[in-house]
Amino acid sequence: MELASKYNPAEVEEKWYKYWIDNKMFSSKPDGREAYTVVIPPPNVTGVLHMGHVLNETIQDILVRRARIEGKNACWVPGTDHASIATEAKVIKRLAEQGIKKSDLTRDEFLKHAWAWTDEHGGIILKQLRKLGCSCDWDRTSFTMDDVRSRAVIKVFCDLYEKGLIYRGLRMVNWDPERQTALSDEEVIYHDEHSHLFYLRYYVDEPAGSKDQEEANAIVNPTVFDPTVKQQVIYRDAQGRRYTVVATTRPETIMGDVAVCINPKDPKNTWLKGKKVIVPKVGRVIPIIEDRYVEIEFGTGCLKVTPAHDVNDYALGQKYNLETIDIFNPNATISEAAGMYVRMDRFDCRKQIVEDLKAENLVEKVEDYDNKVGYSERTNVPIEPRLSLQWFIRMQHFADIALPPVMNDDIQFYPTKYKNTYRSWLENIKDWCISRQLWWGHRIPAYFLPNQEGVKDEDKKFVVAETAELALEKARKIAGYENVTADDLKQDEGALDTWFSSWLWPVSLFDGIEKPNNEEINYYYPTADLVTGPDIIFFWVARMIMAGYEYQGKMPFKHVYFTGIVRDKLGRKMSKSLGNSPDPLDLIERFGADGVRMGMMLSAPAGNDILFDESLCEQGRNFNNKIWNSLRLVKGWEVADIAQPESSKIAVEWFNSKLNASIAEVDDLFGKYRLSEALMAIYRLFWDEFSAWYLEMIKPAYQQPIDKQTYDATIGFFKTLLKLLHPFMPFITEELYQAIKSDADADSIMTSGRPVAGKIDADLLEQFEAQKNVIAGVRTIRLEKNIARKDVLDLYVTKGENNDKFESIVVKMCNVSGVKKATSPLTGMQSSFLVGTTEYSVPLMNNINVDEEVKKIEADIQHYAGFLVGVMKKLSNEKFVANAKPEVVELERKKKSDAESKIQALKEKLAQLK
RNA sequence: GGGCGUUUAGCUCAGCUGGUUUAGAGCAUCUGCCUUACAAGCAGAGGGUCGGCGGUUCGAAUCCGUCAACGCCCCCCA
Repeated sequence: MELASKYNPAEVEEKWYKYWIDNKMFSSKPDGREAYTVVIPPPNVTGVLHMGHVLNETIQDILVRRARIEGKNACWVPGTDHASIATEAKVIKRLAEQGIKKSDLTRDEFLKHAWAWTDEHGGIILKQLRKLGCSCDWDRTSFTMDDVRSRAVIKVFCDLYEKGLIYRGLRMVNWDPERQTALSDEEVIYHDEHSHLFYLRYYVDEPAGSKDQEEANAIVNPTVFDPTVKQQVIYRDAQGRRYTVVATTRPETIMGDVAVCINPKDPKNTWLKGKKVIVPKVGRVIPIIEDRYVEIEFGTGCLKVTPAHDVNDYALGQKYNLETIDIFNPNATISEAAGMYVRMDRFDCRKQIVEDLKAENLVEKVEDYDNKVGYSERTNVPIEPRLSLQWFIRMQHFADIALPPVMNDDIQFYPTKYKNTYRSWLENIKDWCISRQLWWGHRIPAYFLPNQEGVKDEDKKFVVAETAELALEKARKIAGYENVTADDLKQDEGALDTWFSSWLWPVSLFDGIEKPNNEEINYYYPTADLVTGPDIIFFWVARMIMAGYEYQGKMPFKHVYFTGIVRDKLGRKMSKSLGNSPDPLDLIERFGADGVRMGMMLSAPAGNDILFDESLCEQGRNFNNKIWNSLRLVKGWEVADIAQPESSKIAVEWFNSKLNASIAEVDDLFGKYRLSEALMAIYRLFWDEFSAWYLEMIKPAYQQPIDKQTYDATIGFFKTLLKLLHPFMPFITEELYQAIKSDADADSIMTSGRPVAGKIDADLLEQFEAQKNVIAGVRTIRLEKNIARKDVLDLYVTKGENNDKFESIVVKMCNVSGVKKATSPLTGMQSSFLVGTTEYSVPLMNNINVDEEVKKIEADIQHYAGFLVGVMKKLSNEKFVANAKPEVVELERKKKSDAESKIQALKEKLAQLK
């Protein structure tokens, strides 16, 4: 059998993926076996594969394949998310390129375009997952907006409405002026921003030259504005008019000012109590109100109150019954209500208004100021707090059912630190704004009754029902509406937040909402593991737990594995604009899917950011090549009916133990979700123990056959190694498994059974490690003395005891004539080394450099002497001897005697050399 | 402003219910090898005193305190 010396992944990967698909090896149906379920975090339907996906999906595939190989009924359900706002934005962009505006289209027309886009680009990412080797049950591919998922969403909306957990209300929400929709709190990202604090002059509404009592004890007419002054401060202009100063970051909102608020305990501003002031430029006369909310120390202690455009101001407005003047249009240009600057963009307006106020001498001062500004997660546009009529979910109920299972570890988080994050969010839960002013998504199933002209929007009557027909039935039961027709009912224009469908995912994928207790939901739910990023712990993880308990009464998953964020090797987030994100498909082409998977996993501890470097994929590729060549070696042997050499017998015995120990270790690591450590353990096992040690030990001499016993054992080991590795590297392991499997084995490695740890002979393993050092010692001498490998050396035990069991192996591995016990001191030149307390010596023909030898031995003596000092310090400490555990003291005594005998041996050697 | 996490060889990390021969791994580095599976390789070697300081203890990378740097998450100071 002629095999190339380099492994070629491309054809192998295509071949076996096709084989798996053709044989339906990823598909799952409920049966008598234990179910192992994973639902994919659905990527955006129009997204393409990036490194974050590679990390995520590789981890899932590893877990799924491991479960499958051990005989569980593994079911990994793939699917995509309609990603309401993101997809709508993409569709709008494409329409714009064609010269079409969204506003020119009807809802239905727009949705046609959106579906066309979805059909065109949808599912590309799922195709790419196949390249990665993902073993999803593709027949189950779902979409958050397909029929089953859509009906589930609507049903849940109606259900929660009936339960009183969904309400409609006028609230201050986060408004995205770009997309012109409300967002949830979670969709707002705060950025530090260098901006300015503008100190604006608000004149007191009083006759010019007024002079009041309070001026007696005040600083009057300060020339320099100084917020650190603690006394009462009264400002006067050249004409003697009094004014106060208000600090704001948003001067463009002054048209919406309806009051100025001071803290009643602020000594600086007591004189303002009960007065009215004039909004600069606008000229509106507004009251001074008092509330302890205002920070005395901030700015001048005067806060302008704009209830329509700030959450806190809104609260003040409610409390003091102030008017609300909305000066913005939905796209954040200035509205008619402002009375000036109409239709100007909010930021242009800010500049302009500052100019204009300066011209009127109404700007006292401009300070640099760093503050946080909320941006829309999707459109990256500054959010505008906006008073708006939206749909909300009462979240306290859900927080109450979702917090305990995580805190008491019914649901386990890896790493556990995210329990804190989870708890603090749930303990400070706020209602969830679920309505969006978008078309791409699930339309809100609320139907407004006719003839409500003149009724305030928030008071309009509606019915909530799963279909228009049911809505009509409901409407007709309302007094006065007995005769309404379907056409009379107007469905709410809004759509639901994408996450309102994703939170049902683990349930809706098995149709558990529409058909509770169906066979599938009962079998596959709860799912086993959820693999996702910590950035969506609130968006998704927490809410799935809520929905899971609400609709199934059970957790949606037992374990949550939080991955890190994939960064480049400099620690920067991967992004398109930085151009530091490699194309996964390109990597797969160059290193093979197995190589990329390994590269990704080599540094992917749960919860820590991972610094990705292409060289890791190279390491993965190299490992593939190593495995490949190991097979080349083994397959190249001719098997003959000859006796098993002693060295092979011991090698088999040893590797068997080693393998079992590794299996146990890997099992343990998987149990802790420490996947990269598990992979590293297997990597070392294969490369160092199996290839470098075991195969070298059993390797027959050139062109000699191998005995059957050893060969069979080796093939057995090989299979076990491949099975251990299969979850990480599915393709190459299948390829090689197919090359060595026997008729009795399973058709595919995928179902070949997970290796189970057998007996581990710890003594044997330990003894062998010592022998490795003996072999390394001889090899070092060869290297240092420049002795060719084919020259046979003599090896003597010159002090202490050697374990003769391994002699045949030592002979083979470092080409010595034997391991002989020296009966009398060796004469002539020799080089020695210590393994434990045993001294080995190799007589040398050539002259050796005595000075060098002496130096080396002296350095060794120094090392052991230093060590001995440390040990002696402990042993001579009475408190140590008295307090430490006896076995610890005993150990120190052993260290002492060992060190002493080593030093003794070295000294003798030194004397001999001299 | 609050909370959480990290800080161990050049790099990425493990070790942290305190004591197992003066700290381990992979990669990288250095030295020698084209040895008939693999130069995408083989053999060997060097390299940290565990962020700083203080404490508890017979004994600390491992526990406590404190400082520093970095990172993340929440916050209504305009």
